[in-house]
Amino acid sequence: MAQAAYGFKQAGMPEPQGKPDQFIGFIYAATNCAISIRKLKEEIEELNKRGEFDQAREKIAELDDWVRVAAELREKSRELFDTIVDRVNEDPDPDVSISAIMKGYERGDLPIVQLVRRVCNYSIDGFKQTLSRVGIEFDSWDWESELTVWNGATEEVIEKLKETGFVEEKEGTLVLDVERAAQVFELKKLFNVKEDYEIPPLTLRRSDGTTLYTTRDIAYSLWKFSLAEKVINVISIEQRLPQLQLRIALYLLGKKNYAINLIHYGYELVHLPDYRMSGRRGRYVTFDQVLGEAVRRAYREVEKRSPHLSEEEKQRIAEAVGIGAVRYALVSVAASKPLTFTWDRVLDFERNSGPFLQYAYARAANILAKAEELAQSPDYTLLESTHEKQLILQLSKFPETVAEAADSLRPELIAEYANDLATIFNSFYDKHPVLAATPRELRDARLKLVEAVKVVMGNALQLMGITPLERM
RNA sequence: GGGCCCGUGGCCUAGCCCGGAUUAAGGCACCGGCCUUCGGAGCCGGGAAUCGUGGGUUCAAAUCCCACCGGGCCCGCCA
Repeated sequence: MAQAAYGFKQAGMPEPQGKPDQFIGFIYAATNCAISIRKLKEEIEELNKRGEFDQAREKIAELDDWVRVAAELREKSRELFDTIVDRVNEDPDPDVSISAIMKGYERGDLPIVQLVRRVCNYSIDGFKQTLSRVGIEFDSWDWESELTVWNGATEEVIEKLKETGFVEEKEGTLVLDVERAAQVFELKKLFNVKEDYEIPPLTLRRSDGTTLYTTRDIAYSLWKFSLAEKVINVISIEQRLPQLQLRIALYLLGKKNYAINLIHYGYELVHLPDYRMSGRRGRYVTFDQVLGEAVRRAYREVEKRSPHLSEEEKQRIAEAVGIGAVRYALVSVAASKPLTFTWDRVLDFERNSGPFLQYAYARAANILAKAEELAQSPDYTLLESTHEKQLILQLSKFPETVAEAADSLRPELIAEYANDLATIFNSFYDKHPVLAATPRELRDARLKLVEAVKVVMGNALQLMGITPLERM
């Protein structure tokens, strides 16, 4: 964040053009690029002077890559990119400037706080825009700095950790000897770590006096546990080690139950087929792009299948279908699996997809809408066919499926369940007429069955954040 | 160098933790059927898999153990 704030300042604190988070993302990448190129050039010069040509060659390869990145970024916004590069190169030492921002922010220097907050808010506003489009909102937002730094909580954590005797001073930094702590308290088996794995140390404080993310996270976690008995951190799997170090730190602070009840729900990242996504390089597909493309494709389908609907209605349905497709694609694979992104895979509208489920729901809804009279005298003993029995059985499994999904933190189980339900319902739909069924008692029993499907499917969809549609 | 995760038909995914009722299950793609009945984003059927490789444990291994190969990630005074 400090680097983005630095770049924003160097760029002259411009008003964002376009979506604010993407604007900041661009500034961040451009700044990073400018700094990296400058550093690499200096390093190469130094290596050449010292005659270490092999190492210089490696750096040159890195430099080449960054030069390509620069060209890509410049393509996107030439003026802004050039300004950032020029200003970064005029700066005697960008690292010092960035460090000054971090220091000032932790101290609470008003102009710096205002700068950083402004940049943060641009990003957050953009995230909120995107997330609200897919129906995600948060109950509360915190400024971590308020809860951990400015109120002294992080400093208190550092002091208490010092008292444990596992903190050492090294070249002006404070370092927690996680390995020794784990050995002394026999924590490796508690946290499922192999005995012979040496846990790397954790730097708590930089030599310039500022704290690191994981250190603040210790204080932040203590705060979270003041509100809850179980904390599930949904963070990338890359942060496995820091999360382990965090738990050990909590243990050292005498909070054994916190350490145990802190769960790291690690998710894998989404990859692109050709190259690595990298925020620092500005190489990524944004979620907004994915949603936009999904909704466009959905619109084409809606127009093809339901041309009679009003324009407004078509738009509304396309939005729900496109977003449903994306949400299903993401929720239906285990989070711990890396996902290689291709449009075809994510925007599949056939079986085993969000729209497939929405379609089954719409079919059930349609039958119910066409039933002029409600089911008054159902005789359930008449539901004798295989399809009907399978459907009843599948419906009965819903509660236990939801419970298991929740207990084991596996939302993909709901997706699998809903897909099975839709498949069975479609077979039933194909073989057994509902409204035209005779006698009346059978018609009513089937109508009740369809109603149950609609209710359960609707609930399953909503659990996955997919909008059920009466028509599509 | 050390550690963690993954490797299932052409492609994607489930099953693996807690070995047996699986003839290894779905989807995409491919091939062939189904438009007289509630919307075909559907239904019915078909071909296609040495479950990365090699050992081991077991009456029994996709599942447990070991080694190796291939891919990803982590080991920062980044977050």
